[in-house]
Amino acid sequence: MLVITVIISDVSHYITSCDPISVRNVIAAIDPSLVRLAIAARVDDRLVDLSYIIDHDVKVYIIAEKDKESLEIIRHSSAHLLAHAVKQLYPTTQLAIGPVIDNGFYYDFAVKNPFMPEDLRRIQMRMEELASQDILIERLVIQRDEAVDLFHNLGEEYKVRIINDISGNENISLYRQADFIDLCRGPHVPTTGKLKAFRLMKLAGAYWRGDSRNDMLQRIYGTAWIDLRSLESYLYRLEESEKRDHRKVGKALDLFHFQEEAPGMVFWHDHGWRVYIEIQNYIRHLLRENGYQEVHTPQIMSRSLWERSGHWEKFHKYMFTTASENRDYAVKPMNCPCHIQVYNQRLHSYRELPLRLSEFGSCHRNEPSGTLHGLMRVRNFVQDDAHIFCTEDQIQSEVSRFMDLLFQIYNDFNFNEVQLVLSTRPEQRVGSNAVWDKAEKSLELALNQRGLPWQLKPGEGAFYGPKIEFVLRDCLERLWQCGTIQIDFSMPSRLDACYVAEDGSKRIPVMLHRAILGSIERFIGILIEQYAAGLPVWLAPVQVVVLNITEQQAGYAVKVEKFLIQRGFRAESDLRNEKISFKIRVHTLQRVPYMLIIGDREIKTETIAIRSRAGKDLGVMNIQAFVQLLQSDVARRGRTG
RNA sequence: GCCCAUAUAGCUCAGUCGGUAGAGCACAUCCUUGGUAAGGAUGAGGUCACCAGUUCAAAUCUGGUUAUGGGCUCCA
Repeated sequence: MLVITVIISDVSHYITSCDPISVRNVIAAIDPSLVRLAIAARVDDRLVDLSYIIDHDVKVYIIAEKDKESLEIIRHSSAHLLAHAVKQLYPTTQLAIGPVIDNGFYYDFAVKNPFMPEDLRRIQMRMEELASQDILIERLVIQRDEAVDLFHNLGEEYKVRIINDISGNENISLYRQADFIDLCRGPHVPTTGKLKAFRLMKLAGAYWRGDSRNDMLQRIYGTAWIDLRSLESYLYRLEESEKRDHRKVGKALDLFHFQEEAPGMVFWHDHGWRVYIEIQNYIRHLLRENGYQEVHTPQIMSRSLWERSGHWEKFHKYMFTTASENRDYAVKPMNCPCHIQVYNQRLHSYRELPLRLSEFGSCHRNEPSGTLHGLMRVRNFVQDDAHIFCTEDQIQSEVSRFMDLLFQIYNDFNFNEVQLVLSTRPEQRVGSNAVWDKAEKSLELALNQRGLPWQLKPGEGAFYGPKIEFVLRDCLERLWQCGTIQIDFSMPSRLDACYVAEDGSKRIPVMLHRAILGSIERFIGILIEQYAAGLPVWLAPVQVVVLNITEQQAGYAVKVEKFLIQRGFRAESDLRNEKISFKIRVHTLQRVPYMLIIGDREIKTETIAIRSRAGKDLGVMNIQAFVQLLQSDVARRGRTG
């Protein structure tokens, strides 16, 4: 006699059965009308299909459509439905893989003729047809050799390769819906009718197993949801985030542009450059306060230096080069070799360490054309870059100091969610194990001192040393790796950096590469999207615009504008012969934080009327009071509350 | 770099079957002096990304190049 505890929506039911019994029948025994709401079940911490046969006493959690776990199953089944439709429409297609991803799924196909956008519409329609047929989805378990034969006979060579890669001798599970069979661990929805809200989104090329040496497959991305409402709201969210795309905003707010003659390199316009300068100066002052020396080094250096540093061998494909008087040069892709040149200009005592050199150096990397993406991935960028020369014993305290500064800065930008990742020694590396032990330990201690959770990525460190990466989460839940601190055991010795130790011996310093914002270009891109173009007052390209109602007030408006500029604010006036509502609209769309409206009333009382870009009337005040308001905004930076 | 798509006025976009281009906004001039998200009139503005080819004729069809977009790979 089996005793089964069935949990449906947190309510327990008890079922007994003499024989093994399927999950579906267990539910039917409680209430037959519940069967059609069920998607799958969890038995012994394993997700299973409704057809799963229970043969011992267990607790069964039923997963209904409304449960969180159902979404992943629906997406996975949608991927199968996609493959089913593709096989029907294009029978010679070979299937590769079709996993679930954030918000949806994809499936990779090997096809002779790549899919066209019209194909996507056909496939979507066929999927809808197959869904409406409410086809039963069955799980089959067969032996490994049988499975290999089956897929071989079906011409599915990628599936054969996948089976051969599944370790162990376990049997192989397959799923069948009508004439379509796919290799899959499952579980799946019981019938295709459960798939009610999916949309094919885009086509892409993708390499088999993600390796660029392998075949290029055709990938179809789709999104799938529990119901049409969730699908619609997802599509709406996508539209909304497209609106804050920094490339669109950059054009609309006249911040920067790109053009064909300089791919991946930014032309900053006045308003964009104001933001850039503001951020740079903010960082510059903080670095100085924190014991960094700012330097500035050449843009171009002889190839021989890059050969000595090791960059030439590893990265010359991605370096811009030039020549003069029979010498080859390279445009710098990073600042560190230059900083070692500055360091090496004299002999250093251990007493001077740690020595911190910072630079807003313009770096060029000839990134592959396909990787360029607005401000987010460029060929010419400036980092808030610095290198710390120190002893091994100083690593931990330097990393801690760095993190203090980093969190202060992130908070000023209102990025309060930061993920920390420690990447440790890769297989190919320089330096002794003892040195790596010590370095990794220092980073770990510094992380633990913070008391924040962090993630370990073994083997992901650079060849020259371990590193910590700081990943920001923006308001659209996207992750951006910005900050980093990397320990380098290699370059100081390659480029002959040394210091005199307490005992008079010459030693090689450790170098820490570190950045907090990363590329300033990219960081501005992130900020634009985070704030949906409405940058906080301290960063806004125009903080205040003064608007006159009629030309009678033009003189007073200009006086107010000048007054604000003299006090260091970015103010403009708009004296155009337009109605006040027109000007308000224009500057609201330009996301100017404050609009000062000047009419005869204001002149008479020597005040200004203030409206925010959010459309709020902030009332009438005198200009000194407004200056105080601005000052407190600027001082608060991005911090809220 | 690889796969697919796209490229028309400063911007956003129409342009059917191949017959040398259109709208809205922006811009200029004039009228209007209006109190919190678009007042009106007139005007100027384009070698249809670039280079070839097919054709009596190409924005439109074909090939190539470049850039951009979505992915993949990469990211010192």
